[in-house]
Amino acid sequence: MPELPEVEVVRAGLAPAVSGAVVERVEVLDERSLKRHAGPSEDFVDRLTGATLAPPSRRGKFLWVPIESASGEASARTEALVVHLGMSGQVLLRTPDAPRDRLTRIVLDVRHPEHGPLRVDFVDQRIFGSMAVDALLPTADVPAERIPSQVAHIARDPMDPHFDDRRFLAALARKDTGIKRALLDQTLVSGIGNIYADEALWASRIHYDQPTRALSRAKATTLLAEVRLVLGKALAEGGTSFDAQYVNVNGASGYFSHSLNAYGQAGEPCPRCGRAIVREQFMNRGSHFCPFCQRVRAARPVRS
DNA sequence: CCGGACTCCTGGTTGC
DNA sequence: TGCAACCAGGAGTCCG
Repeated sequence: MPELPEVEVVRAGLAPAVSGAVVERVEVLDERSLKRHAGPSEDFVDRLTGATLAPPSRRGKFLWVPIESASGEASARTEALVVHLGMSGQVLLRTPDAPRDRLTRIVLDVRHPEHGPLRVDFVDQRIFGSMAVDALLPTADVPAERIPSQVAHIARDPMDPHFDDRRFLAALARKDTGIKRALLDQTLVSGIGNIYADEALWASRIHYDQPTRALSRAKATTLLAEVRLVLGKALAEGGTSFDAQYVNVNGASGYFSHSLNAYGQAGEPCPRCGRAIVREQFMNRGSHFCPFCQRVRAARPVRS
């Protein structure tokens, strides 16, 4: 499942190809992939056709490409093409005549001043992902920074230079919930999905359902550091793709599922203690953990 | 504020 | 071999 590292790999791969490119043609093959677009598909096509694309940005798992409208309002980057990969989305760069993947939902024909014509294919098996054209609005905390309106409620991610550790730790301490639920809450901290949540918790020796109330400041700090390590490592290796759903912008598969310690390792020995990793159903998904290294600690009594 | 249930969705896998 | 049931889960919504 694409999480922050995979989305960042897509952003970085897309950047040189689309920055400065002009959208010549847009084809929507499946309107369900526009579920986050406010208007009809004609509106999506109209807003993109003729537009010039600017360097892409990302927050958490959301990716967007600011657009300069064809009508030439100088510096009018008031809208962006927003991309969310969902469970199985891919953005593939292709030559104009390359065969289409069967699951292609949206095609952009673009022309780059240096690289020439190029095709940007949005491929998505499960259609949990989407594309949309959305308004760019200023962020509350960083001057001159703009973000799509539909991403405004998403918290900064731990790799964001403006991520505020102290603020995050304070917000976490105010939560009354389980730690994995908090890690997956994109309004608290973004970019973390099921895989890296399990990995960071394993590295921190914390049980997924550990109450945040029972998590010391020191332990929470360790967890945040492990989240960064896990994400950074995945980033360095080019993203995880054990199920081959995720493919980077050039079509080459991501990999390095071999370096996962807990996720998908049910029955395998814990790399730390050798006991079998367990998979449990939690929040409608699998949670993988070592029952010895990661044990639930009782919540601090609220009062009596 | 919190959590659970539900929705979107389809290809690959499993089970009979 | 064939087909149906099951499984994967990010994010949003609704309800108690």
